[in-house]
Amino acid sequence: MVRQKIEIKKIDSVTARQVTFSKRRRGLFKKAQELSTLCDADIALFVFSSTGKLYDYSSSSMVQLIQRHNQQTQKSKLGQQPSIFRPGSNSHAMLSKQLVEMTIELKQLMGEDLEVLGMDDLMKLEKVVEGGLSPERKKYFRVWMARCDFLTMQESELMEENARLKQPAEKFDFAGDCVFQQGNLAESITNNGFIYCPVDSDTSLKLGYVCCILF
Amino acid sequence: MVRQKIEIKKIDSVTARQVTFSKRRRGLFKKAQELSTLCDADIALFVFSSTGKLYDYSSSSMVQLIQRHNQQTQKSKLGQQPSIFRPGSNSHAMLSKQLVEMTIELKQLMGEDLEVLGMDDLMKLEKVVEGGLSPERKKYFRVWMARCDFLTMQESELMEENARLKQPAEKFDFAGDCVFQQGNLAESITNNGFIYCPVDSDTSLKLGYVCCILF
DNA sequence: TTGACTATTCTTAGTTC
DNA sequence: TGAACTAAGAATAGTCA
Repeated sequence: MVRQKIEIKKIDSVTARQVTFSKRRRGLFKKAQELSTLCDADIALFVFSSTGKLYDYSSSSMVQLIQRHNQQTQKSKLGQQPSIFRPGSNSHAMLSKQLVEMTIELKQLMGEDLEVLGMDDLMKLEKVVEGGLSPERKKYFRVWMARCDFLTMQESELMEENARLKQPAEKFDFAGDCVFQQGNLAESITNNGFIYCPVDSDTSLKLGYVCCILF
Repeated sequence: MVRQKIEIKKIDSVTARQVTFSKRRRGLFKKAQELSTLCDADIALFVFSSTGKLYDYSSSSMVQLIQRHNQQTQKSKLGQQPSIFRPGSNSHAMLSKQLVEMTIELKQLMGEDLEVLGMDDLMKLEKVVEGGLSPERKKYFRVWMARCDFLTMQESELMEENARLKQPAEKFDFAGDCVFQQGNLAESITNNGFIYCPVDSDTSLKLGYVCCILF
């Protein structure tokens, strides 16, 4: 049959659609590669077929390209004021909720930068702020940090006061005891002060030390 | 001049490269759109020119497509055990560091899901866990939640104890006082109990209420 | 930079195996 | 599915405006 000009609309026949997808997808990826090579451009391309399968191409690191894309497009979001941090609530649920909210905001603010830099302490975080961030981002970051300070300072002040009030501290042997029952928390504690959380039938995860509850 | 077959390598002439970039870029975006329409595929494409300018296309929400891509490619990271949470340190810096670390881990775990779901409390977070997550993700999430519980419970217990020890609470008029000096924290407080943080010469941001320090 | 204008090359719809 | 074929479109290198 003679080839016809086709209309650009969803192909009805499932098989014809799959064949066309396969052919045109290859064509698209080839064109992307050629453009990248010819013009020294960085390109990221991902395609999900109607069945959900992923095909992707990137001229350099996909992760980096996505970050770069996020940074160039999220500027518009930064004009917003961060939501109000609400101290003074001491319920488990409220504190968890605040942590989740701040997590989301930090994520929105920094994109994926933290992950990439292998950030392992606050000093490095502050370097990021002084370094590559735009003025708006710095301003927003400063606000976020202030609120973060507020949360952590509140906690540390409480702990200091507590420690003061309860001195002198007593030492207990918690080995084998069940320390917490709430939530998903650790049910067992070893005699050298470690807390373990059972994950499944044959593994436990070390959660931390008991020193915090010995004040 | 007669058209020649071209070799796929970087075009030397800057002007020729720019012209080709412009032409082929359009061709590529058109092909991407056509493939998306014809075959009902979701496509995200972004191109950075050699001068750094971004051109992008996505058949549906770019954010969602990037998330979907992240989810399909980050599975391999989830086998790792989360790093140990270290309670018992009460310095400002240590607490900030822990919050940052947990933020990073939550981000790695959930991808961008939280943002998309408009998550606004812990109940919804738990629904996510019960819902679409794979078994590995659920396991990892459970560990993360346990550690999160540990941090928040530690805080809430301290606060409860504190409140008990200091009862009955006194009420003060903090208006105009400087409450905290450390970090980036709020320097001014209004007479209706709000704390403000100066951001620059002409704006302040409301950080929260003073109720937390009235215990 | 941005449009046109070809002559060519490239892509692919329709088909067969 | 996938590969091969082929003629009809589509894209585009080179050029000029």
